[in-house]
Amino acid sequence: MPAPTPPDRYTVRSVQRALRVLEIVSSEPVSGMSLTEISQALGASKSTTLATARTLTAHGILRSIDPGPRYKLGTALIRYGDLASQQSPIGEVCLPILREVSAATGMTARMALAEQGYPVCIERIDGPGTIRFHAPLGRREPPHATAAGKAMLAMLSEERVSEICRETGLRRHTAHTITDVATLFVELDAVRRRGYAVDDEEEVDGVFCIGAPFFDHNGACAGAISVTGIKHDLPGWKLAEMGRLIGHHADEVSKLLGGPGFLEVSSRLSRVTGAPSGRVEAER
Amino acid sequence: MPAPTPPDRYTVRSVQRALRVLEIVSSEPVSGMSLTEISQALGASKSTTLATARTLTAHGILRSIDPGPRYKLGTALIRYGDLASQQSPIGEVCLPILREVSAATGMTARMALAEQGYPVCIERIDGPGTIRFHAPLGRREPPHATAAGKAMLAMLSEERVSEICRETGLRRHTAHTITDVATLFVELDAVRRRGYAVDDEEEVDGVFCIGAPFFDHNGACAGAISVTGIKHDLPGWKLAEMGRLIGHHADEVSKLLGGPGFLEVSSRLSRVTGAPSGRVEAER
DNA sequence: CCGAAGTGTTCGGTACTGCCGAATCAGGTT
DNA sequence: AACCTGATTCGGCAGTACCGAACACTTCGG
Repeated sequence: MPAPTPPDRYTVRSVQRALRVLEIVSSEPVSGMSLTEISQALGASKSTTLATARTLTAHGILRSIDPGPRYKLGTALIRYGDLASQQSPIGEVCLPILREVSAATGMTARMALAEQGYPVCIERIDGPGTIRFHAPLGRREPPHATAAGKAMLAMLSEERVSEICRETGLRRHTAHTITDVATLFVELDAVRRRGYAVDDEEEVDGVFCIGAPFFDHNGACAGAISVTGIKHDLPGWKLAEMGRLIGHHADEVSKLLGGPGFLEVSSRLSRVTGAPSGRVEAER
Repeated sequence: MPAPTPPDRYTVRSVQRALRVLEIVSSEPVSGMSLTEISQALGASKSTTLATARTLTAHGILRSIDPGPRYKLGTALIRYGDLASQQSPIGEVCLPILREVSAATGMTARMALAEQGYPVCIERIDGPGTIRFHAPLGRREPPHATAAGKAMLAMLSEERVSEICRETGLRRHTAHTITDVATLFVELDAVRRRGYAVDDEEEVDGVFCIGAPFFDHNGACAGAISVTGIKHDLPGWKLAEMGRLIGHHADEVSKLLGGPGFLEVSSRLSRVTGAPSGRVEAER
């Protein structure tokens, strides 16, 4: 009994499989994976897996380490990753500003793009501090539990935010995560008033972020920049002071993209929602 | 008349095609490519190309920008690239050292892995200078025309070097490129004596590099670190002084990898080749 | 020292997938 | 409005890319 409805007409199964292989291999951080391990995780025969792996290897997407070939991610991915961040001219534009932010705050500075409402970090400048946390690039981060995410959500319509909340389910990450829509809306309102968002141990315990959105030439929120640090050794900065700094630099990014500053966007927003906008302009 | 010999039994054609799509899209730096453009470059029908592109897009490898969908590299590639450089723990280990080198010299510091004799840069720390050149990651660079390449070649057997030369054909990049095997061997000998390699406008006009090899726990040359700068505004450094600095830091990398220092390797080499080793130890 | 069990690799045959081409649809331009 | 460019849809055949089973090879354990 052949399936009467092809799963998806516009999809290439072998390519999908290849991409799943990539996913599988990337999940094994350091030691690489053997062919059988991959084929088991993939649920396909070894011969199929071998052909796929060979093809990927020939293009440098994987590399096989003898003996007893173990597969790891190949250097071509590094190249493509590098090219991908260049294809967003935003990344290029942001780097000097991130460097400035990192130098001024001594923290790790990051830039995230808005990808269907989710923040995806595409650039990062580590601070001089010795402590490093795993801040991977290219990962969709939880919108409700990160500074960049909340900065971006605050610029979206109430309906869109609700939609995103339904998708993610407002998953709890730490004791401080906002897991309830009403509270989130209050928080987003505060973000709009202040011009920057704060993540106070809401995604990772002991870690603290401040983020502010930037805007492209259409006036849409294109992403956010943020700084990340260990809460414990947060230096003598005042929160508001640092928030203003990040906001200022986010506006610089907007300007480079030909977009409006936060002030402009926010006054437009508050005119629509009818909220008083006085505080906004006073703050930033 | 179907080809009696299948092109390659152990290869998946649709995956190959997909990877060629990736290659094609990555070649268009900024504006993205339309479906027809891709399908023309690919030499396949639009329907086929569409299915492939859709599959890649669904996994975040490409992203399609409306209107009139134009395809660009997706953020998943950034993630994989990041993971790939972490899967080489060498990259992780090197970063602080690269930072140090960059800070000490004011130039762009880079780290290349040895991939079948070719240098592939996987990490880079830009110097504070304003001038930036395109130093892409993950690309196989010409071994005979770069400092990192020559540093690595100098650690290989004469036969292996000849082999690589045959492969590349010692292509000329600038007026200063070494295009003849005999000259290259003399140069490599000098590299072995000095402990560092110099690329004096041999790959790109006006650009200047110094590189030194590092070694893994098997004592094999695993790669090289190098600094790159504009020849014109090369500061008041003495060449030998900077060479020693790079060499010193390369040795630090070796140590972190559990490998021998340059001195150790080079004395072993010269014992084999019978060349006098006195100079080597005096230099570094 | 020799088996046994685990690898990775090769190869036939066949079901089905993924290819092409032509037709349709959408949007912008003259 | 008619045109044109480009994206999308769909039918149908061909070939390919699956699977399974047999074959090498290494690594243990007895």
